[in-house]
Amino acid sequence: MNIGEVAKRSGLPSKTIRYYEEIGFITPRRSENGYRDFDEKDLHRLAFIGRARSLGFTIENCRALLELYADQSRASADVKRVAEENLREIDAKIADLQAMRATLAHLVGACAGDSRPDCPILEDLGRALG
Amino acid sequence: MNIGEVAKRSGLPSKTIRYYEEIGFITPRRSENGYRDFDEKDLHRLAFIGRARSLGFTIENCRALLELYADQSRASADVKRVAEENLREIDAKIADLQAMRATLAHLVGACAGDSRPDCPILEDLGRALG
DNA sequence: CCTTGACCTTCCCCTAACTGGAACCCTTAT
DNA sequence: ATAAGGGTTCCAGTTAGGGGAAGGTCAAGG
Repeated sequence: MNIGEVAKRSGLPSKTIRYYEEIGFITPRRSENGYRDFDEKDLHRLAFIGRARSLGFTIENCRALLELYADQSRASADVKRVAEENLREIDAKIADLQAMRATLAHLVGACAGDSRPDCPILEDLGRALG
Repeated sequence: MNIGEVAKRSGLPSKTIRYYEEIGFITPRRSENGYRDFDEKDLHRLAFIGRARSLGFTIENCRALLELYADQSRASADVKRVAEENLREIDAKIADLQAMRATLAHLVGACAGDSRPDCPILEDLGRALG
């Protein structure tokens, strides 16, 4: 399989697939002409990574998850630990964003948004010094 | 004022202040000895930027907001537009994270987290190929 | 006078996870 | 012969700074 087909089937851009090879996630064979020649296992691995990335796992998380995936004698607790850590980080990001959102929404709501210069948003920013 | 004091009073790391000078947000005078010599206006500007950054505005947003701040004849609508755009982006990020969170929390909840290898999380990732 | 420690300076590399683009090769069809 | 549409490598850029080296400056203490 050439990279284009793998891209199509995995949903990952070719660029990303090359990058994943560079960082050691896959090691596709090469054809005579130098083209990468992927097999179904490569494709499967890439899809796994793509799915994990879409759930917020970092590249290093993915590396750990792939290892656990390959290890038939893994403990599900090890997988769960990685996932729970990711969950905590996602929650932290959501909390940060929601705090931002609340303040910002408040300011936006207070701004007339007309042609006059008076603006509670700028006033807030300008009053930033404790 | 030396950079250390500005850092303390603005709450921004010295590194960040130097970076903000580099990208043109401030242009502090220099003392005889080559040290940056900040005045109250610099400090105020830095605090403004710090506050804006903490509300999720990008560096380029900050640049625009500073310009509007300085423009006595601005329309508050222009400020509001920038803020609303930022709000939309924050909302989009929150939505993305919440979708991730929902799926991930579901998987985490389904995983026994014990010493056995069976794991719904890995099963999900392994079934990623559409 | 010398040293010590806390400042300050510039400079360059590093981060995450790719993305874009240039320059070039391979294959197939017209 | 050439044009389109693959593929290849390599280099640079993205965000918003952070880390750390090598070195200049300043005030206090011995």
